[in-house]
Order: sequence, then structure tokens, then C-alpha cells
Amino acid sequence: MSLPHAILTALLERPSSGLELTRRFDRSIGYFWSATHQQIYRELGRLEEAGHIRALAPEQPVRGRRKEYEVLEAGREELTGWVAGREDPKPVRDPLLLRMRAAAVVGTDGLPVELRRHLALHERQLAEYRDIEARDFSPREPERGTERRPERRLREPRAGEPSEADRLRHLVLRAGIDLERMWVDWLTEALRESDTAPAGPDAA
Amino acid sequence: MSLPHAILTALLERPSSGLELTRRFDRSIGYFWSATHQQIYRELGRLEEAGHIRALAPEQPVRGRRKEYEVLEAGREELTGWVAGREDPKPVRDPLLLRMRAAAVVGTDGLPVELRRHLALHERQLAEYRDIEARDFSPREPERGTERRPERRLREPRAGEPSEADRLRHLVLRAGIDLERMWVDWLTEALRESDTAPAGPDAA
DNA sequence: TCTGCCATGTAATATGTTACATGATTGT
DNA sequence: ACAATCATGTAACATATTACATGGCAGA
Repeated sequence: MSLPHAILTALLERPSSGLELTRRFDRSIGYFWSATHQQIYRELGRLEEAGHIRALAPEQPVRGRRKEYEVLEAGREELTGWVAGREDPKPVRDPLLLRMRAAAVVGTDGLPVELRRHLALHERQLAEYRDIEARDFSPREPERGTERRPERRLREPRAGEPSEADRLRHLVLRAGIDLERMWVDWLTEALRESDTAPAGPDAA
Repeated sequence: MSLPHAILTALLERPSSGLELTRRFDRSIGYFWSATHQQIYRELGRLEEAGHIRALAPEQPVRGRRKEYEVLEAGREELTGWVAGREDPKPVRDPLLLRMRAAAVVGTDGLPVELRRHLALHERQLAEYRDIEARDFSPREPERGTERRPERRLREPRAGEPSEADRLRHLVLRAGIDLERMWVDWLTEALRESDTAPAGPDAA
């Protein structure tokens, strides 16, 4: 049940048409929840029917004509409830790990090439995330690590300090960075081992 | 297309019945490719029809009676080909990250509780992986990190050294460990920030 | 015989993927 | 008029999830 909520979030950040949403799901939001345009259009229809969003401008809709949506109060409440709810982390599902397990049984033919390819892809993604971080979150909170703040916890947002919203978005981005770095490190180690250890005419 | 290959791998490691497979998918294999018993029975049917596996023992099958499968040569070839193929890493899809992004828009009510809950779950999983590592891969290759090995790369597996298969399985397990540790670290940092920074009667 | 559990399976639904169809708009 | 592209949509299929159904077997 995540896609509708992803769409609600995106539309709250900025009202959009289906195609615009699709494009945004190729970047920012799509970095941790991808979706194709077919999924998006289907879901937009459902959300509209449920009274969570509504189309702007339109009168009666014409097929090829742009249709922009905005979130209604009911949609915002739905999203708020979802944020507060509980949902267990899903177990990992990774085909590459599965293939390595299979390789332990049927042999590693062709694997190292694939590991190198994945390593390159993860390195590229990591670089992209770091660019985004440098661009959008550059003046990192100066008090990180030191925390010299008055005793009481009143906390009104000061000038120069990042907003709560920015702090959360930065945190999400850092999860992406940490994940990519983890894969880069792990793949590097995997290749190092298979360079020093293995037998067979496998190093392609 | 990973589930059939996961099942082939599991059956090569050990011929099993559907329910046994289900149980194994709750542990080892399931740590990086989960599946329910319905998926497994359906897929066993398909694999049998495709001639990749066959039922042992049975004569004609009776409904409630145990049915054990083994992998045929065609199945092994299919799996070998899959290991050698290419398959891009899927973009991350994580509801928790999505919820944090939504929280940046509608507020963080209820989030910290959920973060703490996830932290506890990941810590438990990490501990479980470490137990498995200690049990199954304890005498870690002594040359890790130093690598004082003769110049030439002949390499016949010596006594006391882990087999290639063990090396791969250990590598897969370490991916699980690294992932869990990444989440533990990230969640810890997220909570630290929201302890020192935030406003609101939110700390539940 | 009844209960509980082992084991296999069906059905319905939800979600995700791939291929294709149709209309609108803009530039040449 | 035509082509390219924007934009919305349908259809078919594959995969995953949830709930339930059926039969076998073992012990009280």
C-alpha cells in the first residue's frame, strides 16, 4: 500500500499531472519508490474515486489533454495516518545474492563480470547522490557532533538552521548514500577475494 | 524470475518437499529471497511441467501426501545460465524512507516510535546473522587482510581452507550483516538527531 | 472418533510489468 | 499536411499476498 501514499506525498510537495509525476518518479521520489506511468495513472484514478485527490481545471476530461491533480483534506489525513502507523521492514530480496548462492552450487562461471558491472552501477549511483547532497544540503548543520545547545529544549527554528523538513529529506538521502556505499564496499571485497582466491578460467 | 531459481538452488542443496522448502525459505534462503508456501507450490508445479524438476517416489500423487522433488539436468542447466546472465540491480523500494519523506510534508507524529521499533528489529536480525557466522564460518580465513601467499597463483584447495562454495556463502551472509549494520547505524543517527533537534510532543 | 497438526492445494485480490492504442499540441 | 512529441489511457500478463479448503496421519 505504498504507491498511493508516494503519490499523495509527491502531490503535496507540488500539484502535478500524471506525466509530471512519472518524471518525478524517475528522480527524487523514484530513488526509493519507483513506478511506471501505467501504475501512476491507475492509482490516480483510484485516489480520485476515493476522494483523496481531485483534478484541477478540467470540466469533462478529454483523452489526450493534460490533467493536473491536487490533494484534498481527506488525502492529507490518510497520509498522516499512514506515517504514524506501523509497518515491518520487508526482508531483503536481492537477485544478485541469490545468484551467488546458486553459484556456490553450480559454479561461478560469468559471475565476476557481473560483479564488476554492478560495482560500476552502484558507484555511479553513489556519485549522483553525493552531487545531490552537495547541491541541496551543502551547509551541513554546523553543530553536528558537538551539540552545544542551551539546557532547555524549547527549540524555535533559527535562521541559518535547516528546517525540520530539510533535515528529514537529508536523512532519507543519506540512507541512499549509505546503502550505495555498502554495496560498493561489499562488491569490492567480493572481487578482491575472487581475484586472490579462485580457481578456473573465470576472470573475464 | 528469481523465485524458480531460488527453488532450484534450494533443491540442489537438498531435495525437499514443498513444506520443507517453505520452512527453509523462513531461514537461510529466505534471508534474501522470501516466499510463501502458495508461491512455492505453484512454482513447483511449473518447474515440474517444464521438466526442470521431478517428484520422487510417488506413483500417482494423493492430495495430502508428502511429495519430494529433485532437480533434473535441464534444471541445473537453466540455473547455470541464470547465474551467468545479466540483471540490473533494482532501485531501492523502502516504505520507511517513503514515510520519512511524507513526514517532511505532513509532520513526524508517531515516527520516532516507529524508528525505535525498526531499530530493535534490525538489531535482532544483525545478532542472528552474527550467530550464524560464528557457528558456520568461525575459523575465518587466517590470511584475511594480510595475504602472505606465494607469488604464483596456482591454488589447489588446501586442507583447513574454506571451499569455494563456503567462501561464496559466507560472502552472501556478510552482505546481510553489512545491510543490517547499515540500517542500525542509520536509524541510530536518525533518532539521535530527532532527540536533539525536534519540536513537538512527539517523543513517544 | 475426535482433535490437532502435517501437507498440498485453490481462489480471490493486489500489485507490478510490458506492449500497445489514442488523442492533443507544436513545429516544419 | 505531416512528423514528432506530449499526455493519457487499455489490455494482457506475471508476480505476490491473503484467506480458505481438503486430505492424511498420529495420538488421546
